[in-house]
Amino acid sequence: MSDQTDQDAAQPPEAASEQTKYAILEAAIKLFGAKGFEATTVRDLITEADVNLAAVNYHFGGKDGLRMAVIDHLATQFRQKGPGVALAGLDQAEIGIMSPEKARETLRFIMKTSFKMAASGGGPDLRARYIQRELIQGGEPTERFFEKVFSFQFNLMVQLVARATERAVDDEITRVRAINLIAQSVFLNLARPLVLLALGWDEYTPENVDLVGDAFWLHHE
Amino acid sequence: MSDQTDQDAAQPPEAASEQTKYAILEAAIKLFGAKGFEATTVRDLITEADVNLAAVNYHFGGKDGLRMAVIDHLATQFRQKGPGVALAGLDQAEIGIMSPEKARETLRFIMKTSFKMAASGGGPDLRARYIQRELIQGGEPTERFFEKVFSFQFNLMVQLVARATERAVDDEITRVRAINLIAQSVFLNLARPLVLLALGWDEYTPENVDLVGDAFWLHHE
DNA sequence: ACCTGTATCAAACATCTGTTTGATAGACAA
DNA sequence: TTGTCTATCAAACAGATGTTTGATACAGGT
Repeated sequence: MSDQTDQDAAQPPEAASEQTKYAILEAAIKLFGAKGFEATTVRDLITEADVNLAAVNYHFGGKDGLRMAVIDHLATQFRQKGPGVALAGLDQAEIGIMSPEKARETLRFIMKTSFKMAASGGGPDLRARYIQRELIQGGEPTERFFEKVFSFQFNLMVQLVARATERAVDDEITRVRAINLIAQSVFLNLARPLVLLALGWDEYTPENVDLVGDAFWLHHE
Repeated sequence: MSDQTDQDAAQPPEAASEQTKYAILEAAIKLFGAKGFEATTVRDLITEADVNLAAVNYHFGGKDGLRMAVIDHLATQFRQKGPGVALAGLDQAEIGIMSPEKARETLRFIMKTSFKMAASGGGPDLRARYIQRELIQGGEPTERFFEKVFSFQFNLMVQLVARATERAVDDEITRVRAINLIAQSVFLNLARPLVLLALGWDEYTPENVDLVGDAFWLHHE
């Protein structure tokens, strides 16, 4: 059995057995994100992680157990250094007294920052890519991630949108608009192959990323 | 015997062998859209289509051949009765002389209509869902669909956005904004499990669909 | 009649899949 | 030492997967 070092999963652990678990988790994020859960075999995983075939079942109880462990692993990473709202360092009290202009400015900063984090840095952000895959799929992984991570950040977005558009926070249009903001950032990463084709780009260069930051739909009516 | 059951389909099959191919294609759209390509087995397909196991390989050369055939099948359906831009019955000459207000109005109508087509009508639109899955994946299917269907409609969207925002059609921001419009409609369908959780909805009722139509980000700066 | 190409069918094939097994080595304590 | 618990390893397992095979039936042309 393993001890309780699950709280801190940000950097590689010290104990040998924890290193094995960590290597498998990182390999899973990479391969699940790139090829999808179903298309990734356990033998792909153990080759990438350079561990024994039985390690996945020994440490995580099976491929499905690994899937859930990856969700939790990513959830802690996102809690510590999540994209978007968390970066702005806001709390609800601050948002409540924001001017619409300031709220829009904050939203655009959040959108830019979160997109930049996902898009830049060489290849695709496989962490974000895997999360987005799971969120699309539905079922237990989606609910698990929604509760653990998304719910909190989404509510902050809703409050910012409410200030930005001068509408009530419990207005359903406000909530849909918050989603439609997230949708723009997520889609540009998730459907990257199509987007690059449509824009005639080879990849997301720093110049392209800056340009996208100015193109989000985010105005007052 | 069973020729009036597929009233919404593009073309009913005539010859017996064509009926087999057609049944497999429809089953593939349904299962690939619901579970994904990798997670769908050939035996799932032939059970759904009620044909023999060897039929997939005989008619399509294998599971991968079927994947490409499905892309082409959907491409023809989209050409005949595509969502969004095609419905508006526009051509480039009309768009060129539109006022910004009229262009925005047209865009919102297109967004509403295409979202409504995908979201309403009982369960999820598995055709759209499969297409969106493939577009995310990248590779040959993405390029195939981009060339055959998406490219044309996307260019019309770009021209409408250019008029709506009074920017040039070859401005890259214009093109990104067109994508960010599509992103909103697509994401609401693709990430439906997450969206429903976030909004506290059980499903997309007609009321919900109408509400979403008013919540798209689509304004002038 | 005969021949030919097409389509369907049950069965089998070779491989891949996730999982389990039993052996083995190291760490730590009595 | 001995015993026990943990982790890793190679090997094997049972089932699923995509594909192929060979037989069969049917339709149209000669």
